[in-house]
Amino acid sequence: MNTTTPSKRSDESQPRRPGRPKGNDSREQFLDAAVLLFSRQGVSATTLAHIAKEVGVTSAMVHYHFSNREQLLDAVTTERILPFVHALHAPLHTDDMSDPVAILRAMAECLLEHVFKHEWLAPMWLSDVSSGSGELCQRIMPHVPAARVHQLTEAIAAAQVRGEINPGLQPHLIFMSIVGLVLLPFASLKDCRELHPGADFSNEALRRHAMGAVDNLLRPL
Amino acid sequence: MNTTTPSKRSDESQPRRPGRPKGNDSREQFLDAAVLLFSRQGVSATTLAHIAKEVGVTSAMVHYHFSNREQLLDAVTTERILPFVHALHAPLHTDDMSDPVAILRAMAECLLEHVFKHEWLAPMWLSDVSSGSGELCQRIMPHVPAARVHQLTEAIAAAQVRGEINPGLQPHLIFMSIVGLVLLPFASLKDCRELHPGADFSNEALRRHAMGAVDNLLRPL
Amino acid sequence: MNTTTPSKRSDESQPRRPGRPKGNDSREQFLDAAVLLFSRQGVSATTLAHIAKEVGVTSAMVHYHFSNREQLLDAVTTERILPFVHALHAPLHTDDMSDPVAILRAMAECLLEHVFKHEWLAPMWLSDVSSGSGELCQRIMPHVPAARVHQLTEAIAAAQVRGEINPGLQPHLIFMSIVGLVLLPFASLKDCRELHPGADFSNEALRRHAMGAVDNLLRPL
Amino acid sequence: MNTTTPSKRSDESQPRRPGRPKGNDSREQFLDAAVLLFSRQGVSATTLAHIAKEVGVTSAMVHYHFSNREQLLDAVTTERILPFVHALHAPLHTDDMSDPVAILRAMAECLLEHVFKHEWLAPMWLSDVSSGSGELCQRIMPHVPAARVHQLTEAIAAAQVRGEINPGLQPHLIFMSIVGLVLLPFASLKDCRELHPGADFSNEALRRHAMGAVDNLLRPL
DNA sequence: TATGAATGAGTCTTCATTCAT
DNA sequence: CATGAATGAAGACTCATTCAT
Repeated sequence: MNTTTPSKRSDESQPRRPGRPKGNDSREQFLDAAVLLFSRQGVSATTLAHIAKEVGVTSAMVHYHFSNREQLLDAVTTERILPFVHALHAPLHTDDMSDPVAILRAMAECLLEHVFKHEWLAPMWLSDVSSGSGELCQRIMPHVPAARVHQLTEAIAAAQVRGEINPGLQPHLIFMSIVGLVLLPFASLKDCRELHPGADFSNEALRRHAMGAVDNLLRPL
Repeated sequence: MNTTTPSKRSDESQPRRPGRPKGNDSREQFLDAAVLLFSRQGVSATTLAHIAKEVGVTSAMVHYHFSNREQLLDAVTTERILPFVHALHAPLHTDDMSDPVAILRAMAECLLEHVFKHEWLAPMWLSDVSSGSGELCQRIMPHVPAARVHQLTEAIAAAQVRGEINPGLQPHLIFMSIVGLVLLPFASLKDCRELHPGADFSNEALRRHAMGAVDNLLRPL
Repeated sequence: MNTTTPSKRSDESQPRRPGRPKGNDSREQFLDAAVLLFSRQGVSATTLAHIAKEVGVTSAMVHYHFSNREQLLDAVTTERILPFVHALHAPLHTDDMSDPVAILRAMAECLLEHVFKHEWLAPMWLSDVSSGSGELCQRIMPHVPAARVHQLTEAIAAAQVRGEINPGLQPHLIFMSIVGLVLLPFASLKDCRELHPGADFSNEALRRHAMGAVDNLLRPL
Repeated sequence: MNTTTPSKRSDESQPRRPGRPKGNDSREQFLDAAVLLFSRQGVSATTLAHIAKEVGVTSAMVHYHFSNREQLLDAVTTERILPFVHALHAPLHTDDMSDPVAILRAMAECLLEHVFKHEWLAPMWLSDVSSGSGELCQRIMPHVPAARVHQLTEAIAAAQVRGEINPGLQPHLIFMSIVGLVLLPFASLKDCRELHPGADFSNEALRRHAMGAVDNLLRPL
């Protein structure tokens, strides 16, 4: 598991192969800076020089480490986004799809968990998936387990027939709606805070809201 | 009114008059091209040359009409997005906020209506609002009637107390969640179609899904 | 005949299509500067900025006129070198190859004529053809009339049998040897002058030498 | 002696001693790679990284061995090209210049010999000498024995008067013409082979052609 | 010896912008 | 209105070079 969490303290049982100790760390720094800026300015508005400056080096260094922009985006995808994508779809890798509500709840909870841990995730994800040909999106899509998603869709339809899920929803749109429902408040947090200065935007409030919304959304009549 | 065209005098009695057709029309063409490309590639990835080419003229013409990029974005905001923003918030301009569910439904329906009419709206809006300091977003925010939004938020809280709205939701997050819920399927339509090749993505299906979701979301336990 | 000679004075019978009068001229200026610098520094050592500076503009202008380096090289090839290449091979476009000596002499004379008129030709040509994968050479080769060259080679062999050409030479190498024989003194003129300060390097001397050498080279025993 | 290696002391009794093999050998490897790439791509198009990669090390190693690009070119000149230049001019170091034809033949034979042994020589030499201010050429010229060359030129003129050499040639251009005559087929071998697919480009054929051409060129009427 | 990290300058290219026509 | 020519600044990328290890 090539973890991406920044909280990487004492649990380094294996001393991380001496030989290129700094090497890996500076790579991580670039990826950190990249996702941060991507979430702040969008992918296409973020130049390599921006990333370099954030890290405190020359833009030539970015090329030294990633060869070119494309491969930097590859690395961001592989090392920062895919772990999340895989985790998000983990609940789908089960033989028992008889309880799609549970699966969708699990996915929403995973979404929340990652979004809490990585502030950059929601804005970057939403803005990229929304801008037609997202530079990252096209790298991510191939890793979405289409077959499993289809199975979930069918399980949802079946659950609707059984009266376990609101029949007014389109099975193949439910997941995206949940993503939007959960992420948009995070992605627009800055504007939200501006609009509602005193309001409670704590993680706890956001989680309660999101999970409540998901439960309610699916709940049958 | 931060007009930029040199020739735009008092004769604006009717929204668009035949008689001096070309003048205004080419302006419209640029705005059309702009929103189209913004929705396809994102705002910051769209150059003035792109827009000019789409219209079939030189990028110098874009400057002739809008003076500079900033003012083009101003024009896009004012002439394309603000009408939608105003329409969206129209249901708020009432003295009677006693039925927030009806207001939220009306807003969702307005959202849907515009998104159907203007394909570019959902991707452009979501991608811009998500990328932290959206170039358009910062022009739009001042036009959001903050006071009215607050009243709605309070009305929602009151309705929750009265048992008319699901109490698990945070009043100040509900609107954004609805926006995400409704728009994300549109904004990611391309990817959705890829993932669910045979599925029904007709306007009717999308509307039923969206309105069903909103109703369900708000419905009390 | 899209002439490339700089001597373009009174013979402009057709007023050169008004509409883009300067346009074409500045293109010519770039091509002039390009071949000049290519001959002085070699192709790969000549940057677009060098060419721009020689003309007195920004390197961005070179892109404005030629889109990119590749297309600049294409233009140099098409508009400056190919006319020469075609002229050089013109003597081959005859049905009567019975006198290859005359043809080779004609080619050598053509070589001389162009080299006199265009100082840049010999150095640029030789240095490019010599450096393995000449950037220009690969654009030129497709325009060499291979079939005609083969016919010439065979005609040379036949003439050798008839005792009209020195039999010690390899028919397929003769042309290249003549090119080397004629051009190298021009290509290395600077060094030659340094080495023989007082010597006569006038065009007349060079022509007599070159043609004498060609005649002598071919002359049978 | 502009030595650049830090470890190069007095123990240079023999040109290459086994005992400290790696040290000198890797230097040789760099020079080998350099001349190879120079002949393939031209001098100015060959980067230190190219050379390093060819050898299988980092470009930093090239600096370790040669300090900088200039000194690498110095080393290539001194250790690879000058031996050839000296050999080429060896026939001039005689008191008896009464037979310039023999001397020129000897020089041509030397040329051939080296060109056969070192494939890189002809392309590199010609392309460099042709491009006005050849980076290598300017290092080589000082080592050309000008006085001896002048004597040869005068001896040629005298031989022409005596009827031993074709009087149509310019004495001071003869040598360059011979170089062009002999080298160009080698330097453009790739293109020649393309143009004459089946032809004989064996060393033997090339030698016969070259020596035949030289003899014929000089032969009086 | 040899490498990896780092840089400043330079190359090719694009972009927003200006201006004369 | 519309274009073509022109530019300065910036973006991606390369290169020679340096230096600590």
